[in-house]
This record gives sequence, structure tokens and C-alpha cells, in this order.
Amino acid sequence: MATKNRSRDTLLTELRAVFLSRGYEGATLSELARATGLGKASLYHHFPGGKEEMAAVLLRDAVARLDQTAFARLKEQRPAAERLHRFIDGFERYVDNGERNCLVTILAQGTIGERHGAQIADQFRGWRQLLAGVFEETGDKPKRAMRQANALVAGLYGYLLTARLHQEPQHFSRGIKALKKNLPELP
Amino acid sequence: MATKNRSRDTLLTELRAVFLSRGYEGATLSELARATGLGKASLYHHFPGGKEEMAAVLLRDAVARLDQTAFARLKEQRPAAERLHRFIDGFERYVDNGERNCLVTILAQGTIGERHGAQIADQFRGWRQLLAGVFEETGDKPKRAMRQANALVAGLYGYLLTARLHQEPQHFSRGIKALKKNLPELP
DNA sequence: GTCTATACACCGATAGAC
DNA sequence: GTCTATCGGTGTATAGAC
Repeated sequence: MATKNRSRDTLLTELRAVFLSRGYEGATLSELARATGLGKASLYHHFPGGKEEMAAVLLRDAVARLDQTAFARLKEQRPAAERLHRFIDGFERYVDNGERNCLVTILAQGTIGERHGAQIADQFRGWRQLLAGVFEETGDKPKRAMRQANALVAGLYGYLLTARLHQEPQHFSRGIKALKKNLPELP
Repeated sequence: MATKNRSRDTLLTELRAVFLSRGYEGATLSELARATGLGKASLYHHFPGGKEEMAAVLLRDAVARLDQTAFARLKEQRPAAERLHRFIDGFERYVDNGERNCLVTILAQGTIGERHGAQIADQFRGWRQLLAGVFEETGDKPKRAMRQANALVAGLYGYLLTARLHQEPQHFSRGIKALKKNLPELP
């Protein structure tokens, strides 16, 4: 499994880079082929559905990565406050300290967003529930826990976006530090 | 299909809608023509530089609107805390209570972002300085004032982005309410 | 100012050899 | 699995009549 998936993982990594920097509509088959070192026809061997299938696969993959790298940490066997910190650390790693964007937000626009927007929304609502539950464990009442969950996710994505607008990757790291300060203290 | 006597503002409004929903690369001349009711060739009369000029004009226009509608309120002759509230209200209006996206963030990606990213970054750094100055007036020390400025802008854009991810426009309004609670109290 | 008609490059996608 | 060659369609952009 690991051997078989290694080359496909490499392929996905190269394709992901193109979609991240160009968006779905901006990513052309020529550029995708060049980035992978394959011919255009070869890409259709791996993705018979063409560009749209590539994006769909990468979207599912990005959601899985975000879940495993960040949100899954909220379910570990640890004190709630510690889980929150580890979640933020995971998100930081997912976006490579603010230097990489989140592919889910890129693909949530335009054609792909229209097709998979409902699924994305369901996923984020689930994550929000999970996060709010952890805040409740720290002592927050349900309503406040939900507000805290919303504020945290909005903060993470907001700093990521404004770091790009400012063209200052450090902006993200500093923001994340501030978000952590607002969290319940570690035991 | 719309009115025959269209002003330039009307034209820009129709073009803006297309770029907002499709992005720069996704907006085609055919769709831009259809949205305006003009032929493709007629668009080149108004924008000799074609699609790229349309985007450049709309980007400048969006920056000006954001400045006038939101950030300019930070310079009014009022108590600092009141100016902060009015700034947030202005931003809310700029994005139509979370139902419209900010064109600057849309065009900051892809081709246009590569060409105008430095200008956009300068603009946002200026706005950040302005905002931090107002926080200083409310009693914050420079370092904290800057953090507050960053947190506020990240919050505004973060709630705007996550509202779209959740497909819940109300998510934005609730988030804005929370942001206001963290502000210095009104006199 | 707006139109019709058109140029021509590139798009996504397929056929078929190897 | 990868390639070369090529398809039909659409993209941006222009020419020129009205």
C-alpha cells in the first residue's frame, strides 16, 4: 500500500501545487502536465474524468489532511485545553506556518464550489460541533462554546488570508500566537 | 436586457458581479458581455486593455470603496471607540452583511494578484497603521494596538470566509457581533 | 458606441501507436 | 503507462460597417 501510493502521492502533490497557485479555472492541462512531467494524455490515464476529477480527488484529499492534521487532535485522550493547543499546532502545520494556502478554500470558489459546496459545508459544520464540544469541556456553556469555536476557526482562516493580503507570512504566525493566548490555560 | 442608457457605474456593477462569482480566470468575455448586455467588441470600446483592464479598474474601485465605506470612518471627528464601531459597521455594509464577497481578496489570487499584489499589500499595511493608531487612542500601547488591529481585520475576513464555507450568511453577522464585544466600550 | 464577422491561439479531451 | 497527433470548441482580441 505504501509503495503503490507513493507515486500517486507524488503526482497529487505536484497537481496540488498548480491548483493552489492558479485556482481551478486558472489551472490548465498544459500546466498540470508540465508540473507532473507527464503528457496531457497520460493524465487521463490516472484521472479519466479529466481536470474535474483531479480537483475532486484533491478536494477530498485536502479535507482528509485537514481532518487528520488538525481536527482529529481534538479527539485525543488528553485534557481539553491541551487538545485545543494541539489542534492549532496541527492547523499551523497543515498550512505550513502560513506559507501554503488551504486547498479547500481555493476549490470552494467557482465551478468546484458550486458542485461540492454542500459537502464542504457539512464537513465544516461537523468540525465546528467537534470544536464547540471541546470548549464545553473547558467549562464554557453551549452558546459561548459555539461562539468560541466560530471565533477560533475564523481567526485561523482570517490570519491566513490577511497574511497573504499583506504578503507577510510572519503575520500568520503572530496571529496564531495571539489566538492561543485567548485559549483556556494549560494545566 | 436591462436599461439602454447605462452609466459607467452600472457597467462596473455588472462586470463586478461576474468577477465576484467566477474569479478572474473564470470570468469569460462571453459571460461579461452577457452580463452587461453588450457585445464582446463593445467591451473593448470601454476597456481597450480587455479583461485585464476591466479587472484592474474593478480592483482600484474595490479598494476605493472599501476605504470610503469602512476605513475612512476611522478618521472622523468622533471618540475613538465610536470610530471603531462605525468602521465595523462600514465593513459590514461593504460586504452586504456577509452576502457579498470582497473583490480585493478575489483578485488578489492568480494572475491579477501576481501583478498587483505589492500594491494591495501596501494598501493593507496603511489601513493596519490607521487602525492601530485608533486602538492606541483608546489606551492600548503600540504593540498591543497593532495586535488588536490585526485581530480585528483577520476576524472580519475570517468570518466572511467561513460564512461562505459554512454556506451560512448569518454566520458573518453573528461573528461581527462577537468582534464588537471585544472592542473598548462606547462612552 | 454598438454591432457582425472573423482571426487565431489555446483549451479540455480522445485516438491509437508503442 | 506514456507518448504524438489531432479533434472540436471556446477563449481573447480585432476589423470594419453602421
